[in-house]
Amino acid sequence: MEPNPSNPLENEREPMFEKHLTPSDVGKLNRLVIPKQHAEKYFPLGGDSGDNQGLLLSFEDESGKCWSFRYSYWNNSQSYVLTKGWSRYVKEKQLDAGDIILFQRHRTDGDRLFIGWRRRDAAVVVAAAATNGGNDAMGDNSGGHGGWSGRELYRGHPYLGYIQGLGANVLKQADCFHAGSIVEDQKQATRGGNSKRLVRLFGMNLESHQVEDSPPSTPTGSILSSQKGPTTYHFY
Amino acid sequence: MEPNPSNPLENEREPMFEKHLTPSDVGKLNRLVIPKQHAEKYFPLGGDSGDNQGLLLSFEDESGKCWSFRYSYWNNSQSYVLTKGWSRYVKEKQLDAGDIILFQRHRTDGDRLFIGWRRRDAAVVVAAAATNGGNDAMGDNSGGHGGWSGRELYRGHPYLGYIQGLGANVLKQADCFHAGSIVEDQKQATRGGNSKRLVRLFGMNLESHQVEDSPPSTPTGSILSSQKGPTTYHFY
DNA sequence: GCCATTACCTGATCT
DNA sequence: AAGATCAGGTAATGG
Repeated sequence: MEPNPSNPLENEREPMFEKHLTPSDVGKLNRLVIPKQHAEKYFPLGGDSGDNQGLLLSFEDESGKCWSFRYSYWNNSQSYVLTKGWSRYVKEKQLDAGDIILFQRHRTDGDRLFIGWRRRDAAVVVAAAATNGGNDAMGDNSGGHGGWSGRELYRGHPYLGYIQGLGANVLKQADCFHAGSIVEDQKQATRGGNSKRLVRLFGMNLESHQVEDSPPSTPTGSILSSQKGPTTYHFY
Repeated sequence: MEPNPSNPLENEREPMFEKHLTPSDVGKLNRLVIPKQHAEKYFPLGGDSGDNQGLLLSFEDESGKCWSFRYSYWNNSQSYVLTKGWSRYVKEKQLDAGDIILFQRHRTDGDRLFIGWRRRDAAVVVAAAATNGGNDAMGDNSGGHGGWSGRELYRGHPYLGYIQGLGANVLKQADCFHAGSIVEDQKQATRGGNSKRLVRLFGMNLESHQVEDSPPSTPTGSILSSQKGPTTYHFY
């Protein structure tokens, strides 16, 4: 969801940082390296936990689901990492290298943490979708949907690889913060009137939830508020 | 330095073992496999260290510099290895497959360890140099010096690859135990009188420090004393 | 044994 | 240019 004064939930969160996921972050190493500057600013370990075994950090995702990760410092590489639990998150969210992981916290209750993500190419896709009032404006030059059996087909695609062959999810979402129940019931006045549109893009029928661009809710701005246009869409 | 009764430093060391380095020993595996017989004889791990994390072994090199290596047992391969620190040593000494690594220890203080090395072809090179009283006896059929930018040019050379493009060292030494400050101030009576010579070898001007062959200083001999002729030269 | 997790380790890159 | 960082590894361990 966009920063929106009418949505109290939005104002309660402030961004901490985001990271472009590396192949290692989503690969078999089962760990996310947290850049030191951010780790030491937001998740201090030294005198905080007392012990050197790290600690458990819990984050809420876009659906309210809670994710706990072991957070620790690796002496040898001098780096901060999320380990246990991280690979499950990567798998559920279908994260790939280049996707972006977002960390937020509650504005007043700093112990309440949020985790989110968006696709590496969300901006490009949404930009196309944003100029697209109806169906089939892009044509159907990507081939049929049914024949795509795996996401690997679209690895390295300059726009988006958004098909997965596994599990119940058929589409990878482009941006988690705009999915889930929190925004489902919102009704907003938009330029186009209805806040939902069907967009046909690269041969896919996509439902877009268009929300007005709003100014940042805080003077300092936020990661989310800086993603005005591109993040106004989510796909099911 | 040669084994020399006048040099008390020599008498303080005894050889433990040596190993011809394999490609893996000097490659990207960043480890040196220590033959089990020698490992268990000289670096016992079992009841010695108590833990199974291996231990840190520190060795002095030919210049007195201390090198610490992690030493441990790999259950998978059932082998003893030096790991952490080893690749730095290989790099600094410019070791290649076929070169020989030497381990010594203090005769009375067995905890004091020494590490050294010699080139696989040291004997060949030095033999050539030893028959070479002056300059240019070998001609200059190797091409000019200035054009050699890296040792890779001489990888696989049957005699010696002794150029490196980095840092202050221009030549790979042929035998570490004969370099360093310890021998610098020694003045010895030699056949030729002056202990230093300029030798031109493969188009290189080399300064040789000629030292008299001396009998081994101990009845058991030593690694060093067994390398009488070929190892009497060192190059800067 | 396989897989997930933890704990090392290192080179390339950046500062 | 020396040090810090971190992406990408390996090895040990536990389940």
